Amino acid sequence: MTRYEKKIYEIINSSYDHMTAEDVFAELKKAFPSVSLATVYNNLNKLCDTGLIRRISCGDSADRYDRTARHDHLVCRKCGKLADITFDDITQPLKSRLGEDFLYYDLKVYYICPECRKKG
Amino acid sequence: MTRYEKKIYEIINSSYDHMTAEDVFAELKKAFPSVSLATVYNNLNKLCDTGLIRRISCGDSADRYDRTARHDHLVCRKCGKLADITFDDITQPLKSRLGEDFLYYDLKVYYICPECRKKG
DNA sequence: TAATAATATTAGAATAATTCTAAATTTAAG
DNA sequence: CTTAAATTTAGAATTATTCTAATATTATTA
Repeated sequence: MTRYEKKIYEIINSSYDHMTAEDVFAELKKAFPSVSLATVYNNLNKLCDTGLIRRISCGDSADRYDRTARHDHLVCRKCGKLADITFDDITQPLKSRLGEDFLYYDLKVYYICPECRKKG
Repeated sequence: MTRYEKKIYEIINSSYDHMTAEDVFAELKKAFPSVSLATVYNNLNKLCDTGLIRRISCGDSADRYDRTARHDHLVCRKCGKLADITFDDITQPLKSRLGEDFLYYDLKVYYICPECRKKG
């Protein structure tokens, strides 16, 4: 692991935000002012490939990156905002169906967030 | 519903592929040769907003569109290919936790597909 | 009908996220 | 050290999608 890869991993894993590549770039610059955006993308891709972080694609904007510690996501269908939530772990039924090929799962639950609910 | 919206809805709902906007465009052109790509995007967005179809964002390429009939997805983490699968419906626990704000959920299960497994 | 308003479509420009390229730098290995 | 391999870099290129503003279609009402 290079210093950049390591630091990016730390940034993602110590954050409860759902950071975009630009967010990570801004954060990484604090430690390494001369780092380039391409390096951020390179390392985010590498970390996703090795399964150390995960990508959350929501369609309407830039991809976000998240720690892998088991949790699910709420997505507001009005404003698109993401929130963490943890539902019961459903690994077992998936694993028993897919066997060793199973890696992990990603559960997004769509809802109307409190703010949007208020606005009507 | 306009003729385009209606036809796009039909295309998505009668397909078991996971079509991109370009795929839909190509298909729609068979019925309406002069239609434009912007119309496809407009109507795909409208159909997603009203919940008549759903968007599947996988991060590494263009968004895909899918019928809403209850089913889940397998995603190969090597090649990214999508496949349909249906696991037990977990609506109830989600609904009992979120109440009326709950809309629907989207479950992606990551695995290594048979082809990539073969290649090693 | 005809007139008006509202909505949808269009082509192409604009934008934004991400990847690519090829050179330069850093790290690792012999 | 020297060489090879991997990483980083800046900026160009690509790609998906949205935006714009003009045109066409559809719906509404007189």
